[in-house]
Amino acid sequence: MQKFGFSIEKKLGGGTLGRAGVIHTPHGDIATPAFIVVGTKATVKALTPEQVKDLGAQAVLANTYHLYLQPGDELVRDAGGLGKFMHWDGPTFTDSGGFQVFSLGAAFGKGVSKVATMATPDTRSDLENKDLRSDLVSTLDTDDARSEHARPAKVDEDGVTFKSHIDGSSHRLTPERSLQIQHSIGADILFAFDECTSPLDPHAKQKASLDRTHRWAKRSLDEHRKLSSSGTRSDLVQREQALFGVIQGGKFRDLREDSARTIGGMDFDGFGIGGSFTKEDIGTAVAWVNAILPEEKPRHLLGIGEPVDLFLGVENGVDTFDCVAPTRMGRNGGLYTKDGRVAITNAKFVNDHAPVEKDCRCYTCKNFTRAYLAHLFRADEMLAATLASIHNLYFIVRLVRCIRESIIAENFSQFKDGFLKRYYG
RNA sequence: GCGUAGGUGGCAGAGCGGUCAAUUGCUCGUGACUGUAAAUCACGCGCCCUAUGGGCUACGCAGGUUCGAAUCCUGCCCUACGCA
Repeated sequence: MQKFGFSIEKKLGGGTLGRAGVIHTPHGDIATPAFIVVGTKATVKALTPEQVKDLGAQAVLANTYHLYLQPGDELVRDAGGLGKFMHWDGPTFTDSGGFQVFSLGAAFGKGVSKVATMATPDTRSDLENKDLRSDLVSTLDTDDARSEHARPAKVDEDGVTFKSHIDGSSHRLTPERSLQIQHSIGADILFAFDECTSPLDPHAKQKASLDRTHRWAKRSLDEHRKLSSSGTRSDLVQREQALFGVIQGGKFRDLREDSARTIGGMDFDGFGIGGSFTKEDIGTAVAWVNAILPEEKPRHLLGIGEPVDLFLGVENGVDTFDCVAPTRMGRNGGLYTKDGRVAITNAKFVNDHAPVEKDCRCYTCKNFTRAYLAHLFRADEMLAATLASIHNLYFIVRLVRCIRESIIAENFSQFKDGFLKRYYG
């Protein structure tokens, strides 16, 4: 069986960090840059694995926290591992659960996403942002009983104590536990357990969090080695699992570079670049990090995937992406087109009998119209989510594949400029 | 024809003298969504304006009582159910 590896096929050049390559995994190769489809709970929502494969996806990323809570990592292990359990024979990733420390912790109930929009002075949204910021900071700093009651996650040096969002029961996740669970789940590529900070956190707070994430990275790596060499249950679970370390540091250059040096200096098989970003600094933050990370190992940009971000990521040295946007947007009626995203539920599509995109080769566009999709969404039919997810994933997966091809064909810049000009008008 | 219960904004359905341009749900309109607490959430939904305010028209129709009526009274029209 093929072991994990990475080879660079062609560099983008021109002073950039971009490259096209191939990640080798026990379950097949991933031609990079690539968009990894998100299947949090061992399913890409609304799609069968055949549909996922047919739309061109190369790999699926599932989530440690979610599978641990439901149905339980041991059950997945006993089912033969993630791939067999969900009937996906291609490469698989598992995120460590670190993101849930953020989304169920500091960000809980705050409406803070991992990508913050830069506040514009003198607007109402800025006022709201400031309120949000002070609220968030005070919640994080005081740890009073009220906020404790509101938040289902609490971080300490050793790990995180969670309250399950499903039934309220208490659970504990540490770097060791995360790796144990990930080994049970049995994906090809695992991630070290990290803490994703809020984009609104100040430098000092992010620094403290980052230092802890670095200590967690070391512990994740140690546990991974231990589990990989133990040999138990090798009959059930594939053992050539790769572990990616996760870089944090928010929007601060010194922290990002410190993180890249620290994590990059450890013996990981590859790297994940974690949030938080503002919309404006995704490209720069990624460039700071990738300028330092060892070139010969793959880099995954965690949770990022709007079209412009994909171009920025690639030219700054990212090999793989994952993002819930295509599937979540799709389920909510947002469809990608070369002319920008459209809301298919808008009144103007009710009687529009053209496909979502007339030249799109996806299953949805080949067989259905905007009017039909608008109807399915308005009628609350399940097929709406399926057809929209197929189109959006096809669009994004193909976009990244086209970016890859443009690197190889040496026309990346033209492709990028042409695409972005049309997409963002 | 008699009896009973009703007629409220696109629909259903609250309100039963002032705090009602009218609770709520749905529909409808728009927006948000970036390692999925998400098939979720937010906002809007009579008309007009020199809009964190003001004006106009509104609760079947027409009158009336009252400082004030969707809310009370009278007549008319209509609906549902029961009895003829």
